[in-house]
Amino acid sequence: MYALVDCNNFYASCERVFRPELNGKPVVVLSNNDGCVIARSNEAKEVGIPMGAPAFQYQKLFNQNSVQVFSANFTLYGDMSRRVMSILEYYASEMEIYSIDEAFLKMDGLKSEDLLRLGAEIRGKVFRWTGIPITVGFAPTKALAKVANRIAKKYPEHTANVYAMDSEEKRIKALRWLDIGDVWGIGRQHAKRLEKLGVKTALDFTRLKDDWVKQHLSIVGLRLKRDLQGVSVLGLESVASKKAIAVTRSFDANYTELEQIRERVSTFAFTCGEKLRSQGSNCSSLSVFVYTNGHRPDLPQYGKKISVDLPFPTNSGMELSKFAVEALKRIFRAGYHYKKAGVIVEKFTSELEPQLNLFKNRDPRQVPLMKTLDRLNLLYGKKVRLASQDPGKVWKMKQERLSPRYSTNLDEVIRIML
DNA sequence: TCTGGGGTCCTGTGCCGC
DNA sequence: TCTGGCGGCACAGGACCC
Repeated sequence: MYALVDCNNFYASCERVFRPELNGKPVVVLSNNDGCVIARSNEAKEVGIPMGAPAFQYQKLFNQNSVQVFSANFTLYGDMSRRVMSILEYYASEMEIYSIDEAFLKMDGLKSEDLLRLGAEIRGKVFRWTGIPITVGFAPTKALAKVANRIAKKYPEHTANVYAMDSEEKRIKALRWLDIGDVWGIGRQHAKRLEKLGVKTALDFTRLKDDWVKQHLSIVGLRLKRDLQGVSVLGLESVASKKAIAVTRSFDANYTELEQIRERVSTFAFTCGEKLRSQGSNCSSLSVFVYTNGHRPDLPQYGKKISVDLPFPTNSGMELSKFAVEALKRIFRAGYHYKKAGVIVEKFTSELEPQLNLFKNRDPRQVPLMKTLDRLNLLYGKKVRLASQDPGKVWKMKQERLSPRYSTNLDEVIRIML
């Protein structure tokens, strides 16, 4: 039996833990750059704010309904997530942290009648210890646990946010109830195609022929079908180390000059280096991409990604920056309005592994240099940068309504007046 | 004017060598 | 010697997730 535990409206709930006066009021959290809505309290959903709503288009609705708006505070959410997960760990023989607000728990040897009691106990403990409300769905497979969780969340008055799909009858009933577009793993494109063929519900999907599913939705779709039929094929994923690290951003304006983008890309590569060093890896492949603004059909569109194999594994920000800028120059085309760029590093090896390339070694002085730089930046806050990062320019993310880092920064810890 | 970021996995395509 | 077929590989792109 699997349980899917999911935090309700996670980012909005995190903000509320430290601002209890906001309980019962509409709260939204915005993406980086205060761009669009990425989390909503139930009250915010009720007044008609959709997921992904661009903030500037919904300003009026925010004002009319006194919606509390927050900039994303990922430091806070990450810390709250760790607290929730450490409680869940206690209840499972195995656990997969699926995302910042979700975990699959493997639970064996439990009787049907114990599930609801256990779910309520987990829910109670997480809420008492962290202030975060959660929903628990039990089912024989991961895909079905997703469905069970959805039912628990949709009908809280009947389920008290805990639901167990513990019979074939319940499975059929649930899949008949679930729209095809709401199935985990079926996105917008696949839903559209399936609906055209008369596949309206998850149950319809499980009755398609294997061959057809494999051909049109690949092996991924076929595995999903099995899992929904109650045959567990999606096991818990081990905590595999990352396969890629990406630093990508939209720009504050449309950039047309190579020089402007070069500065950004250099900074992204430098940040990739920091992330690599913090996990003790080198990378031996690097990609750079640029895109124009897809929301401006009136402007000519262009987008390109390029991958390069590095002559030696490295995690030096200086070296990565140099390679990234070289790659950028190969894909940059004049005459376009660029809106977004990113750097992705892949093919990791451990820092401790010796180099095998006899001819093209990195400059050995890079290692102590980067160590020193990391120490300085840790002590004095990101002050040391490359010359190519243009020290004159202070590029700042728009974060107009950022909450304090209540739980991770001593200066911002919550004050209690007695 | 202002529309996120960071991941994973799979497939189609073109090239190479057998 | 030429050609077709095929597997393996790298790469770009596209789908999905939260």
